[in-house]
Amino acid sequence: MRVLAVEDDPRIAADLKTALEAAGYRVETCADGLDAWFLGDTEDYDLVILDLGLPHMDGLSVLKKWRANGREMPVLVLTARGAWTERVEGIDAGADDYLPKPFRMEELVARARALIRRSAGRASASQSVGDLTLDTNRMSALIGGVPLSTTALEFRLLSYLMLHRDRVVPPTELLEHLYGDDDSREANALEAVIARLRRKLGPGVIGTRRGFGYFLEGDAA
Amino acid sequence: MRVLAVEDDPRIAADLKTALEAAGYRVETCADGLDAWFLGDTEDYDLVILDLGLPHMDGLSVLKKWRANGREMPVLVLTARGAWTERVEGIDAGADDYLPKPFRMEELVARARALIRRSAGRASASQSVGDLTLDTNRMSALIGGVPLSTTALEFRLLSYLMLHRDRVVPPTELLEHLYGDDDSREANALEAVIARLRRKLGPGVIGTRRGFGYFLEGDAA
DNA sequence: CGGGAGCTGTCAGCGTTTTGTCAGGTATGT
DNA sequence: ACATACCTGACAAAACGCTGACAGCTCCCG
Repeated sequence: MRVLAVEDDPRIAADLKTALEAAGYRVETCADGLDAWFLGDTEDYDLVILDLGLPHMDGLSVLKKWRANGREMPVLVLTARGAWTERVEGIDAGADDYLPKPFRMEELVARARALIRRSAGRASASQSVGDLTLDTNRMSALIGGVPLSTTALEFRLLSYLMLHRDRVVPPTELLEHLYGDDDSREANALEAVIARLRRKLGPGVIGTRRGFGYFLEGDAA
Repeated sequence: MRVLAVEDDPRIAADLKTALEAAGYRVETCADGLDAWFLGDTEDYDLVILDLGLPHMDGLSVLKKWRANGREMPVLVLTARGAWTERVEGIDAGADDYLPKPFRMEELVARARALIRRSAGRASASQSVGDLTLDTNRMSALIGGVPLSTTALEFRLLSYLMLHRDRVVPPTELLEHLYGDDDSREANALEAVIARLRRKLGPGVIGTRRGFGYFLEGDAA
């Protein structure tokens, strides 16, 4: 999945890129209105995240031009807080959703996912590896077809492993994903979560590669 | 696209006509409640803009009569400033949007366009999940076939959950939807609404996924 | 104009669930 | 066999969400 993030504040842009990549998307960023317009017009994205205040051409104009050209990818607009007119103009210009700044990254990712899925037309949001199935929309997990109750933290851990099912994920990376970088946690916290999960899941789901990290078993053992 | 503007102040009516025609719509105006009712009942409009204070029959009554007759065109109601009850009654009577007077013409046009666009892609009026049925036109809720009286806020919450019934909706998103971004609310306000709703609905309707958000139960448990 | 009713946000406190930490234990690789 | 990496169960703190009471507000009705 390819995402274009148009945002001229370099810090926010970097955060966007990080968060969306963590969510498994391929992300390109762009800080200029004209560039954005060109990119959106010529490349195929599954989603565009569009800030309104941009150099050379403002976001709304960019969006309108895209739509006028028949470009129909979903666009999530970032609006200034409380600026309701912006939202109205946004709808009018063809935006699919908005998010007022400032926003929490998790929420942005959630919306992004929703938009992508909607546009994909009914593509189910669930993925499986071996006996394990995750539905990131319902935030529910199935193990061998049986519903499994997981806590938020556990579920996020599983999702992350699912997302990167093709490789072994190092503990440091998991820690960072689960807790942001505010780490004041002992490294052991992660092990505790894994242990609790394994008790629920049974054996043969979460594998360990000693010295490297964790992975989901059963994909292509 | 055909628009009916019902407004008894000739100056505002003229402005409406001008603005909407500039936006590319075919506009008919009408200054009388009874005439409006007749027109809306017999002609096919893509949008009606409806002032509430009208001679011979007030706007709300007109709207209710239309809806009772199964007329489902989108209606944008013009309300007096700050008259919150009017807005509630408006929604209740089947309005799709409202605009407090005085308003800027650009905003009216933007909303009008949004409504027309939305109506182009809208499905049926009533939807169900489990025991809960919502009729968005009449703003009525049924629980197990029994009518349920909900407040405007409660109903909006339910509608939003219904709209996104395929996923778990995070509290932040609900807050934003319910209150716009004027937030000076405590996060707890949402919980209060949920609690009140649950008391009315009984158990097994609104579910919580701790750490993620709320959802309507019974869809495909 | 005043009382009353309905709606809704705030607050404080509660119970539950979640989760980090600790103190050992067990496996693994060299 | 030894050190290191990882696992586990128990515990306590913290987070989270729920609830009931209350007060402010608006609107309605006399």
